[in-house]
Amino acid sequence: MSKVHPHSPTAPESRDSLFLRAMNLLKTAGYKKTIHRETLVRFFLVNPGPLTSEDIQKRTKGLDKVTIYRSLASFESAGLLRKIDFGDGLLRYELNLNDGEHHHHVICTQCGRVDVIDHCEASPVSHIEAQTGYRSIRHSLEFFGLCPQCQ
Amino acid sequence: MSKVHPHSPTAPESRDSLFLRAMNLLKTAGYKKTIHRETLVRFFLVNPGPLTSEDIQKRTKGLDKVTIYRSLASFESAGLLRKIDFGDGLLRYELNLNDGEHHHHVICTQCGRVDVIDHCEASPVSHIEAQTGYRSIRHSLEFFGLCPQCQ
DNA sequence: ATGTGTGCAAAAGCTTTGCAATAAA
DNA sequence: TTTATTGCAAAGCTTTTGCACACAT
Repeated sequence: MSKVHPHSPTAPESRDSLFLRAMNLLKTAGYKKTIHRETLVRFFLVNPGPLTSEDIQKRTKGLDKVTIYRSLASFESAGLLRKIDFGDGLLRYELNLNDGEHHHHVICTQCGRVDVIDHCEASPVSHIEAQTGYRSIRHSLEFFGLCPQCQ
Repeated sequence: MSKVHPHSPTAPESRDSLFLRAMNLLKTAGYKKTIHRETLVRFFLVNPGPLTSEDIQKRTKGLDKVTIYRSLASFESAGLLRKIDFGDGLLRYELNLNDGEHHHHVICTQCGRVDVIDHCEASPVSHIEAQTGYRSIRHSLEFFGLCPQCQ
Protein backbone atom coordinates (compact mmCIF):
# COMPACT_ATOMS: atom_id res chain seq x y z
CA MET A 1 0.00 0.00 0.00
CA SER A 2 2.78 2.43 0.79
CA LYS A 3 4.74 2.82 -2.40
CA VAL A 4 7.58 5.21 -1.77
CA HIS A 5 9.45 7.13 -4.42
CA PRO A 6 12.89 8.02 -3.12
CA HIS A 7 14.36 11.42 -3.72
CA SER A 8 18.06 10.78 -3.42
CA PRO A 9 19.20 7.84 -5.55
CA THR A 10 22.85 8.03 -4.53
CA ALA A 11 23.64 7.55 -0.88
CA PRO A 12 26.70 9.39 0.40
CA GLU A 13 27.42 6.71 3.01
CA SER A 14 27.80 3.01 2.19
CA ARG A 15 25.13 0.60 3.29
CA ASP A 16 27.60 -1.33 5.41
CA SER A 17 28.71 1.78 7.16
CA LEU A 18 25.13 2.80 7.77
CA PHE A 19 24.39 -0.65 9.14
CA LEU A 20 27.25 -0.50 11.58
CA ARG A 21 26.26 2.96 12.66
CA ALA A 22 22.68 1.88 13.20
CA MET A 23 23.65 -1.17 15.24
CA ASN A 24 25.92 1.02 17.27
CA LEU A 25 23.11 3.40 18.04
CA LEU A 26 21.12 0.44 19.33
CA LYS A 27 24.03 -0.77 21.46
CA THR A 28 24.58 2.69 22.87
CA ALA A 29 20.92 2.90 23.80
CA GLY A 30 21.28 -0.35 25.74
CA TYR A 31 19.62 -2.73 23.32
CA LYS A 32 20.95 -6.18 22.63
CA LYS A 33 21.94 -7.39 19.19
CA THR A 34 19.41 -9.91 17.91
CA ILE A 35 18.78 -11.51 14.59
CA HIS A 36 15.41 -9.83 14.24
CA ARG A 37 16.78 -6.39 14.89
CA GLU A 38 19.54 -6.94 12.37
CA THR A 39 16.96 -8.07 9.84
CA LEU A 40 14.84 -5.02 10.48
CA VAL A 41 17.76 -2.61 10.31
CA ARG A 42 18.85 -4.09 6.98
CA PHE A 43 15.30 -3.94 5.77
CA PHE A 44 15.04 -0.25 6.56
CA LEU A 45 18.37 0.47 4.87
CA VAL A 46 16.88 -0.92 1.66
CA ASN A 47 13.37 0.41 2.28
CA PRO A 48 13.80 3.69 4.11
CA GLY A 49 10.07 4.20 4.38
CA PRO A 50 7.81 5.62 5.60
CA LEU A 51 6.32 2.17 6.16
CA THR A 52 3.49 0.78 8.23
CA SER A 53 3.90 -2.22 10.49
CA GLU A 54 1.88 -4.15 7.94
CA ASP A 55 4.22 -3.12 5.11
CA ILE A 56 7.09 -4.37 7.20
CA GLN A 57 5.48 -7.62 8.23
CA LYS A 58 4.52 -8.52 4.67
CA ARG A 59 7.99 -7.89 3.35
CA THR A 60 9.92 -9.60 6.15
CA LYS A 61 8.05 -12.87 6.42
CA GLY A 62 8.39 -14.66 9.69
CA LEU A 63 8.57 -11.67 11.95
CA ASP A 64 5.85 -11.49 14.51
CA LYS A 65 3.69 -8.39 14.55
CA VAL A 66 4.44 -7.68 18.20
CA THR A 67 8.15 -8.08 17.66
CA ILE A 68 7.91 -5.53 14.89
CA TYR A 69 6.02 -3.05 17.04
CA ARG A 70 8.50 -3.45 19.86
CA SER A 71 11.49 -3.20 17.56
CA LEU A 72 10.10 -0.05 16.00
CA ALA A 73 9.71 1.47 19.43
CA SER A 74 13.30 0.59 20.32
CA PHE A 75 14.58 1.92 17.02
CA GLU A 76 12.75 5.15 17.49
CA SER A 77 14.02 5.64 20.99
CA ALA A 78 17.57 4.85 19.80
CA GLY A 79 17.21 7.46 17.08
CA LEU A 80 17.33 5.11 14.05
CA LEU A 81 13.78 5.77 12.97
CA ARG A 82 11.25 8.49 13.25
CA LYS A 83 7.53 7.99 13.56
CA ILE A 84 5.25 9.65 11.04
CA ASP A 85 1.51 10.13 11.12
CA PHE A 86 -0.30 10.77 7.85
CA GLY A 87 -3.59 10.96 9.69
CA ASP A 88 -5.05 7.76 8.27
CA GLY A 89 -4.95 5.80 11.48
CA LEU A 90 -1.73 3.97 10.66
CA LEU A 91 1.64 4.74 12.17
CA ARG A 92 4.57 4.84 9.81
CA TYR A 93 8.29 4.66 10.41
CA GLU A 94 11.07 6.14 8.37
CA LEU A 95 14.84 5.76 8.46
CA ASN A 96 16.38 8.66 10.33
CA LEU A 97 20.14 8.16 10.25
CA ASN A 98 20.83 11.78 9.43
CA ASP A 99 19.05 13.47 12.31
CA GLY A 100 19.90 16.93 11.15
CA GLU A 101 18.32 17.06 7.73
CA HIS A 102 14.63 16.54 7.96
CA HIS A 103 12.22 16.44 5.09
CA HIS A 104 8.51 16.13 4.41
CA HIS A 105 6.17 14.14 2.17
CA VAL A 106 3.48 14.46 -0.46
CA ILE A 107 0.95 11.69 -0.16
CA CYS A 108 -1.37 10.77 -3.01
CA THR A 109 -4.87 10.65 -1.59
CA GLN A 110 -5.91 8.26 -4.35
CA CYS A 111 -3.25 5.56 -4.54
CA GLY A 112 -1.18 6.13 -1.42
CA ARG A 113 2.03 6.90 -3.25
CA VAL A 114 4.49 8.89 -1.18
CA ASP A 115 7.15 11.27 -2.45
CA VAL A 116 9.75 13.16 -0.53
CA ILE A 117 10.04 16.92 -0.40
CA ASP A 118 13.66 17.68 0.16
CA HIS A 119 13.58 21.14 1.52
CA CYS A 120 11.65 22.05 4.58
CA GLU A 121 9.91 25.32 4.04
CA ALA A 122 7.91 25.64 7.20
CA SER A 123 8.18 28.81 9.17
CA PRO A 124 11.46 29.15 11.06
CA VAL A 125 11.12 27.75 14.56
CA SER A 126 12.64 30.90 16.01
CA HIS A 127 9.76 32.86 14.57
CA ILE A 128 7.15 30.57 16.09
CA GLU A 129 8.96 30.60 19.41
CA ALA A 130 8.95 34.38 19.46
CA GLN A 131 5.30 34.52 18.49
CA THR A 132 4.02 31.92 20.93
CA GLY A 133 6.45 31.67 23.82
CA TYR A 134 6.74 27.93 23.24
CA ARG A 135 10.19 26.32 23.31
CA SER A 136 11.87 23.18 21.96
CA ILE A 137 9.60 23.27 18.98
CA ARG A 138 9.44 20.53 16.40
CA HIS A 139 6.89 20.32 13.64
CA SER A 140 5.01 17.93 11.45
CA LEU A 141 4.26 18.94 7.87
CA GLU A 142 2.75 16.72 5.23
CA PHE A 143 1.17 17.50 1.89
CA PHE A 144 -1.74 15.62 0.32
CA GLY A 145 -2.83 15.66 -3.29
CA LEU A 146 -3.17 13.71 -6.51
CA CYS A 147 -0.01 12.21 -7.93
CA PRO A 148 0.72 12.52 -11.67
CA GLN A 149 -0.67 9.03 -12.38
CA CYS A 150 -3.91 9.64 -10.54
CA GLN A 151 -4.83 13.00 -12.05
CA MET B 1 -7.51 17.71 28.22
CA SER B 2 -7.60 19.99 25.20
CA LYS B 3 -7.30 23.50 26.56
CA VAL B 4 -7.38 25.92 23.69
CA HIS B 5 -6.11 29.45 23.74
CA PRO B 6 -7.88 31.45 21.09
CA HIS B 7 -6.03 33.90 18.96
CA SER B 8 -8.74 36.26 17.87
CA PRO B 9 -10.78 37.51 20.84
CA THR B 10 -13.14 39.65 18.79
CA ALA B 11 -15.27 37.89 16.22
CA PRO B 12 -16.06 39.90 13.09
CA GLU B 13 -19.39 38.11 12.60
CA SER B 14 -22.06 37.80 15.30
CA ARG B 15 -22.69 34.44 16.88
CA ASP B 16 -26.29 34.42 15.69
CA SER B 17 -25.25 35.11 12.16
CA LEU B 18 -22.64 32.36 12.34
CA PHE B 19 -25.24 30.00 13.74
CA LEU B 20 -27.62 30.69 10.88
CA ARG B 21 -24.89 30.32 8.35
CA ALA B 22 -23.83 27.00 9.87
CA MET B 23 -27.36 25.63 9.94
CA ASN B 24 -27.75 26.72 6.37
CA LEU B 25 -24.65 24.85 5.34
CA LEU B 26 -26.15 21.74 6.90
CA LYS B 27 -29.43 22.25 5.12
CA THR B 28 -27.71 22.82 1.80
CA ALA B 29 -25.78 19.61 2.28
CA GLY B 30 -29.07 17.77 2.75
CA TYR B 31 -28.99 17.27 6.50
CA LYS B 32 -32.07 17.70 8.62
CA LYS B 33 -32.31 20.14 11.48
CA THR B 34 -32.30 18.31 14.80
CA ILE B 35 -31.96 19.39 18.38
CA HIS B 36 -28.63 17.57 18.75
CA ARG B 37 -27.12 19.21 15.72
CA GLU B 38 -28.22 22.62 16.92
CA THR B 39 -26.68 21.90 20.30
CA LEU B 40 -23.44 20.83 18.71
CA VAL B 41 -23.27 23.79 16.36
CA ARG B 42 -23.83 26.19 19.27
CA PHE B 43 -21.25 24.34 21.25
CA PHE B 44 -18.65 24.75 18.53
CA LEU B 45 -19.45 28.43 18.15
CA VAL B 46 -18.48 28.89 21.80
CA ASN B 47 -15.70 26.29 21.76
CA PRO B 48 -14.16 26.47 18.30
CA GLY B 49 -11.72 23.67 19.08
CA PRO B 50 -9.82 21.68 18.12
CA LEU B 51 -11.71 19.25 20.34
CA THR B 52 -11.83 15.48 20.67
CA SER B 53 -15.08 13.53 20.75
CA GLU B 54 -14.44 13.02 24.46
CA ASP B 55 -14.05 16.77 25.04
CA ILE B 56 -17.36 17.28 23.32
CA GLN B 57 -19.19 14.52 25.11
CA LYS B 58 -18.04 15.70 28.53
CA ARG B 59 -19.13 19.25 27.91
CA THR B 60 -22.47 18.49 26.27
CA LYS B 61 -23.91 15.99 28.72
CA GLY B 62 -26.58 13.73 27.37
CA LEU B 63 -25.26 13.38 23.86
CA ASP B 64 -24.47 9.86 22.84
CA LYS B 65 -20.95 9.13 21.69
CA VAL B 66 -22.12 7.68 18.40
CA THR B 67 -24.38 10.65 17.73
CA ILE B 68 -21.38 12.88 18.24
CA TYR B 69 -19.22 10.90 15.85
CA ARG B 70 -21.93 10.91 13.22
CA SER B 71 -22.65 14.61 13.68
CA LEU B 72 -18.98 15.42 13.36
CA ALA B 73 -18.84 13.50 10.12
CA SER B 74 -21.87 15.38 8.78
CA PHE B 75 -20.47 18.70 9.89
CA GLU B 76 -17.18 17.99 8.22
CA SER B 77 -18.80 16.98 4.98
CA ALA B 78 -21.00 20.09 5.09
CA GLY B 79 -17.91 22.23 5.58
CA LEU B 80 -18.63 23.46 9.12
CA LEU B 81 -15.73 21.67 10.71
CA ARG B 82 -12.37 20.42 9.70
CA LYS B 83 -10.70 17.33 11.09
CA ILE B 84 -7.29 17.65 12.67
CA ASP B 85 -4.82 14.97 13.61
CA PHE B 86 -2.15 15.78 16.17
CA GLY B 87 -0.78 12.28 15.89
CA ASP B 88 -1.79 11.14 19.36
CA GLY B 89 -4.44 8.69 18.24
CA LEU B 90 -7.35 11.06 18.81
CA LEU B 91 -9.24 12.87 16.09
CA ARG B 92 -10.03 16.50 16.72
CA TYR B 93 -12.51 18.83 15.09
CA GLU B 94 -12.29 22.57 14.70
CA LEU B 95 -14.77 25.18 13.58
CA ASN B 96 -14.17 26.06 9.94
CA LEU B 97 -16.67 28.73 9.01
CA ASN B 98 -14.11 30.78 7.14
CA ASP B 99 -12.88 28.23 4.64
CA GLY B 100 -10.40 30.54 3.07
CA GLU B 101 -8.18 31.47 5.97
CA HIS B 102 -6.51 28.44 7.39
CA HIS B 103 -4.19 28.38 10.33
CA HIS B 104 -2.06 25.95 12.29
CA HIS B 105 -1.39 25.01 15.91
CA VAL B 106 1.30 24.71 18.52
CA ILE B 107 0.61 21.86 20.89
CA CYS B 108 2.27 21.61 24.29
CA THR B 109 3.70 18.12 24.58
CA GLN B 110 3.49 18.32 28.36
CA CYS B 111 0.04 19.66 29.20
CA GLY B 112 -1.83 19.45 25.92
CA ARG B 113 -2.47 23.18 25.63
CA VAL B 114 -3.14 24.28 22.08
CA ASP B 115 -2.47 27.72 20.62
CA VAL B 116 -3.23 29.02 17.18
CA ILE B 117 -0.66 30.22 14.69
CA ASP B 118 -2.38 32.79 12.57
CA HIS B 119 -0.27 32.88 9.50
CA CYS B 120 0.44 29.86 7.47
CA GLU B 121 4.05 29.83 6.48
CA ALA B 122 4.33 26.54 4.72
CA SER B 123 5.84 26.42 1.29
CA PRO B 124 3.53 27.77 -1.41
CA VAL B 125 1.49 25.00 -2.93
CA SER B 126 2.46 26.12 -6.42
CA HIS B 127 6.07 25.43 -5.59
CA ILE B 128 5.32 21.93 -4.33
CA GLU B 129 3.16 21.26 -7.37
CA ALA B 130 5.93 22.30 -9.70
CA GLN B 131 8.47 20.22 -7.81
CA THR B 132 6.44 17.04 -7.51
CA GLY B 133 3.83 17.01 -10.27
CA TYR B 134 1.10 16.51 -7.68
CA ARG B 135 -2.09 18.55 -7.98
CA SER B 136 -4.89 19.72 -5.69
CA ILE B 137 -2.50 19.89 -2.82
CA ARG B 138 -3.53 20.57 0.73
CA HIS B 139 -1.28 20.31 3.72
CA SER B 140 -1.19 19.56 7.40
CA LEU B 141 1.24 21.49 9.58
CA GLU B 142 1.40 21.35 13.34
CA PHE B 143 4.07 22.43 15.80
CA PHE B 144 4.90 20.68 19.08
CA GLY B 145 6.83 22.10 21.99
CA LEU B 146 6.72 23.24 25.60
CA CYS B 147 4.29 26.02 26.43
CA PRO B 148 5.42 28.92 28.64
CA GLN B 149 3.91 27.33 31.77
CA CYS B 150 5.56 23.97 31.22
CA GLN B 151 9.10 25.16 30.55
C1' DA C 1 -45.62 8.60 4.59
C1' DT C 2 -40.87 8.48 3.60
C1' DG C 3 -36.49 8.87 4.65
C1' DT C 4 -33.10 10.53 8.05
C1' DG C 5 -31.36 10.63 12.79
C1' DT C 6 -30.60 8.41 17.25
C1' DG C 7 -29.10 5.12 20.80
C1' DC C 8 -27.65 0.86 22.36
C1' DA C 9 -24.77 -2.97 21.60
C1' DA C 10 -21.51 -5.12 19.03
C1' DA C 11 -17.73 -5.08 15.72
C1' DA C 12 -13.48 -3.31 13.67
C1' DG C 13 -8.90 -1.94 13.45
C1' DC C 14 -4.44 -0.81 15.03
C1' DT C 15 -1.44 -0.94 18.91
C1' DT C 16 -0.10 -2.54 23.78
C1' DT C 17 0.41 -5.50 27.55
C1' DG C 18 0.97 -10.08 30.29
C1' DC C 19 3.39 -13.96 30.74
C1' DA C 20 6.06 -18.03 30.06
C1' DA C 21 9.69 -19.62 27.15
C1' DT C 22 14.06 -18.34 24.77
C1' DA C 23 18.22 -16.08 23.73
C1' DA C 24 21.92 -12.51 24.56
C1' DA C 25 25.84 -10.68 27.42
C1' DT D 1 23.39 -16.33 35.53
C1' DT D 2 21.15 -12.35 34.99
C1' DT D 3 18.58 -9.46 32.14
C1' DA D 4 16.46 -8.46 27.73
C1' DT D 5 13.76 -10.33 23.86
C1' DT D 6 10.33 -13.04 21.66
C1' DG D 7 5.73 -15.04 20.55
C1' DC D 8 1.22 -16.11 21.50
C1' DA D 9 -3.00 -14.67 23.40
C1' DA D 10 -5.60 -11.32 25.40
C1' DA D 11 -6.62 -6.62 26.42
C1' DG D 12 -7.08 -1.50 25.27
C1' DC D 13 -8.73 2.37 22.75
C1' DT D 14 -10.86 5.12 19.59
C1' DT D 15 -13.92 4.94 15.90
C1' DT D 16 -17.47 2.49 12.92
C1' DT D 17 -21.38 -0.38 11.85
C1' DG D 18 -26.06 -2.88 12.50
C1' DC D 19 -30.48 -2.51 13.66
C1' DA D 20 -34.82 -1.20 15.66
C1' DC D 21 -37.12 2.84 17.16
C1' DA D 22 -38.03 7.86 17.00
C1' DC D 23 -38.17 12.08 14.64
C1' DA D 24 -38.15 15.58 10.71
C1' DT D 25 -40.17 17.12 6.47
